[in-house]
Amino acid sequence: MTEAVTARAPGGAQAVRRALDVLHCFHDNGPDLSASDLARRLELSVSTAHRLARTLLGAGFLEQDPRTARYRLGPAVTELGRLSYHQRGLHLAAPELADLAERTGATADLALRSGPHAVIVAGGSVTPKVGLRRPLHSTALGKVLLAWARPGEGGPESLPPLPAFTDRTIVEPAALEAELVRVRAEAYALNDGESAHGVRTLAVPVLDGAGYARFALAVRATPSLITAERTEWLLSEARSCARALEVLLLSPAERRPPAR
Amino acid sequence: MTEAVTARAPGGAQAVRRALDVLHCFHDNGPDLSASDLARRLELSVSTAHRLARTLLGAGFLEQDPRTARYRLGPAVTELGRLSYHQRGLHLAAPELADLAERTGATADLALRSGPHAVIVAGGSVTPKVGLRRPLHSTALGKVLLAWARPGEGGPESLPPLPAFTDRTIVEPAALEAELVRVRAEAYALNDGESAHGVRTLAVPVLDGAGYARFALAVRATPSLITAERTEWLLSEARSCARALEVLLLSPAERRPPAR
DNA sequence: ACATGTGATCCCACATCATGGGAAGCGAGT
DNA sequence: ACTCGCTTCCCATGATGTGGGATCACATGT
Repeated sequence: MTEAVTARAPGGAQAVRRALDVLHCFHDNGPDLSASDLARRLELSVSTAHRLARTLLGAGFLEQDPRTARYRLGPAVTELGRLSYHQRGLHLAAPELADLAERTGATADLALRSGPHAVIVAGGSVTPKVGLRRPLHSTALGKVLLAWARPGEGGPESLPPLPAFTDRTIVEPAALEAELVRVRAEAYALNDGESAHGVRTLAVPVLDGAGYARFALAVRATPSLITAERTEWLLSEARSCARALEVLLLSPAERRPPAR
Repeated sequence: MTEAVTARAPGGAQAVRRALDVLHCFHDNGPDLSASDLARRLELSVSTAHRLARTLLGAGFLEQDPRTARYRLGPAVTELGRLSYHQRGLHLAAPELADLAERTGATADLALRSGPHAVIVAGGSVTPKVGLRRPLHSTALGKVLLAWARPGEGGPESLPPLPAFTDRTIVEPAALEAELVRVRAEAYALNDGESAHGVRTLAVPVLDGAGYARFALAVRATPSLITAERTEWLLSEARSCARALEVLLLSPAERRPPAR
């Protein structure tokens, strides 16, 4: 029944999965969510949603507005998030991304994969799109993460819906697979108005020693900035930044050998 | 039996509480944790710890090193952390803190309360102590958060242990209560070698409209930098920064009126 | 090379614990 | 005043999480 983000893993923990789904509910919505909102969104009984919320509240993963009794993400999430952010060394990436953004005049985004989404975890521009979730099939970041996905993460076949955002969005699984072949061959992904009109994005992978993408690095701007003539130069800049990020973000044991 | 961070709230969800305790396990330890480590730390059976870890893994809240099969915090934590970080507006605080650190020559830390700990969520120095958990009774940040605690958060009586870190650490609950009275009266907290020798810290609150501390702002340095003569000036600088943070971090409805 | 120990992973019967319906209490909007 | 929606608590039911144990894999020491 619970058909939320976490679909698999039947053997184990129902309550835990539902509680984590509750946390994932706070992505889309700006305003705080009430217990009834959660129940509706996850197709749970109000009792259950309320009990889960209270448990998360007691552990600090949610906090409650004293006036409205609505919930939002709590201090424990901020705490653990900061911790994992620094454990991944992502604070080291910000200067590199800012540098790349300045050199290219575009917006630089660094994303990692979280289940069926690409999540922008660091950005090199004034517009903080950080924290944003993007679909994998309609973004350059997502195509890169799919093209060099680790076996356990699930390839394109693990993405049932493939919704269309513009008339250019790739909807057919076969077409996506063909596109990924092209991405792997040319070692970059292009998104030309597939998630929104008037936005063109180039993305390259940050690879580990096993040849899988740990992160995706994107350069995003209007089509007038990312022309055919400038593509090669933009790619070389992005790849140089990606190489620098490999050194910054990956431990020596995880890195690939310098020459290739 | 499960006597971890989350102690209360018996009515509701055992499995969920345990799963969240698993996440909290990743605070203290640098290296990754195995399923058995988790079982020992939380006094669970290996079966249960393993099952909880697998569930968290499936939801992206943990990730597993393919070689060692050990766990670490996963992309979903990074993702939600980034989200809540920006929802709280904490990225706006960094420039202010850097400014304060530069003016005073000290380290500036911004912390919020997470259960029985003060958690540094933003810092204004090169040394990133961000993500660090500090006890409430032996730090200036913690005393501030305790002195202006919201009723639901639990005052000093909710802190059972009070361990001593140096010979100056306040251990007696009565002495802590007296110290908090002083903190409230003088509107700042001082930590003079109570958590570690050779470190002196001043902290002031970032108050909301209801008069409770949403954050604590600390200026931390060696005793030679925080002398009696410089204290007043340092406090005025810190309070000015705290006032600025009130505007940056709190929505107009949460803020207190400008004049007081 | 063999022995030994630690840990990961899976299975299964038991009963504990989560579940959802229901009802009381509250506040706001019509 | 009435009603609607929401939060919160209670409770009987049985689905679901629990932990012991068995198995397999790996690494370490002799």
